[in-house]
Amino acid sequence: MESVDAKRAAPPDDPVDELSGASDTGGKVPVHELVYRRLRALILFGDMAPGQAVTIQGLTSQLEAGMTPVREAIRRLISEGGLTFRDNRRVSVPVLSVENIAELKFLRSAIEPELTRLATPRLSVAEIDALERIDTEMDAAIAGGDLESYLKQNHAFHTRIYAAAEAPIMTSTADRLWLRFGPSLRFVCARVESVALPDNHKTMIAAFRAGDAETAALAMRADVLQGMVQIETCLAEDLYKS
Amino acid sequence: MESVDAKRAAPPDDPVDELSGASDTGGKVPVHELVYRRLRALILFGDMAPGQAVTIQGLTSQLEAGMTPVREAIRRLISEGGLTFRDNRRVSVPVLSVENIAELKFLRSAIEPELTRLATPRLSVAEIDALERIDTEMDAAIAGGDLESYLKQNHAFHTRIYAAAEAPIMTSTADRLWLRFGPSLRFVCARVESVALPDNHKTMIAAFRAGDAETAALAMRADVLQGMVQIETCLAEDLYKS
DNA sequence: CTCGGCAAAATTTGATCATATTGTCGAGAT
DNA sequence: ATCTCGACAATATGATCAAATTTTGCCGAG
Repeated sequence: MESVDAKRAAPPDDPVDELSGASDTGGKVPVHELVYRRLRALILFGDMAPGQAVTIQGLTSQLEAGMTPVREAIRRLISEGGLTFRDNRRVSVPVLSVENIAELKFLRSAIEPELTRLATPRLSVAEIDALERIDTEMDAAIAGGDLESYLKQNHAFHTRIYAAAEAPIMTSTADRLWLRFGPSLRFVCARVESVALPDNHKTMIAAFRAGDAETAALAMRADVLQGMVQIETCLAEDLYKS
Repeated sequence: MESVDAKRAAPPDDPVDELSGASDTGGKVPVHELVYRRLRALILFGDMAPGQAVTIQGLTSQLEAGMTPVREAIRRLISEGGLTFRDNRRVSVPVLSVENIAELKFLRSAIEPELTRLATPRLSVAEIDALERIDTEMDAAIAGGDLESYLKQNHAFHTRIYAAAEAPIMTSTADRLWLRFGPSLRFVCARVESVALPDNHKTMIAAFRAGDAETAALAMRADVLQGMVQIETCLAEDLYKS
């Protein structure tokens, strides 16, 4: 089966699986948690465009949930930077500015390599194999032009590494940052045809196998910077155009 | 309108929202925002002990607010790490572990010096004067044994620097980290008589005046590490005791 | 007769919804 | 261009239901 992740019962974040699965799950998880995960995935994988308005009532009908759970999920996402609470008391998907990207670049290149460094000695062989499978699927998605799959596999690749680091505060901090540039990713990748990314992933996997934390961390740093620069140039072009 | 403050007739003790809502106390702020600020201050300044249970209905009566606003505020604080959502669906103030402190040390010493570096060229003379006044009041609070005031002045000192950096993502990230060790601070300071000397603060102020971003950043890094080490040793003693 | 444990009632707490109230945006008239 | 009115969206309350914890009461063993 592809659900290689059998250990984790219900830690705070496992949005990908919950999204693909039906809206109905076991009775133990509260609705506001499910709404949160689904909405989070919607933002993270570019299903909502930057600047798009988000209304409570729209989500209650779209996700078929009550008003209170939707409200709580929205507050949570706002607090994580995935949504913006404007002065009108209305909510929308935030738009990245150039200054924001500079901040994200600094924070991500500080945190994510460190998470990779911590993860290296903790990654089991099975986990590394799983990472390699994810990377392979990612290549297939790129070759096939399946943007949705590409984004999700890329996210899964990073997320699983960070989960292995066993550093909850740093991981949740990194997750928050991903939420910020998520909405722009689809947008960016739509116009950048040649994605030259996977080299870093392959380097990482080899370094994991060799137990070389430093090389893995450097590759992660390169991967992060590569992605952010790509968003940066795309956004600069857009500013120039308009 | 007049219906807004109908509930807050004469609560004798309410210093919290006065502090956080220094400039904006207009009628435009929603209740869930006010509840959030007050609850946040309660956590940040050690009014709630680590491990203490937090109930929705308790807060509705204590803060005299409805159920929905309290609920939203709690979700927000959970998402920021200031509260923990347990498997029982109950909420409590989290307890710091040694591993958590290591993470906080890494993150804070990466982010807060950078914020200081960014802030240095943006700090006006008036702002620096305000910082010096805060530092003076902090000294007075230490001398007078006023722990509450000390914690708030120290927080204000850092917060005002970070606000000047004009880096919203990094600032909100740093704020999140403060929420994590806030509950432990009062606890720590209660037993450590000799509080970390504000040498670093004085160094920072001088560096701000000289426009020396690098020195200011280094002093901030020293200040951060000093604080975290203090919490660390205190927590280690507690582990040893039990 | 007392002590300890087990189980059922009672209480507390959380989750969700339906609804009333309030505020905001926009169309059309002055 | 400004003002008023109506539709729409968010805020906030209280009620209701469900889950979990605590209390209570019972029974048997020592």
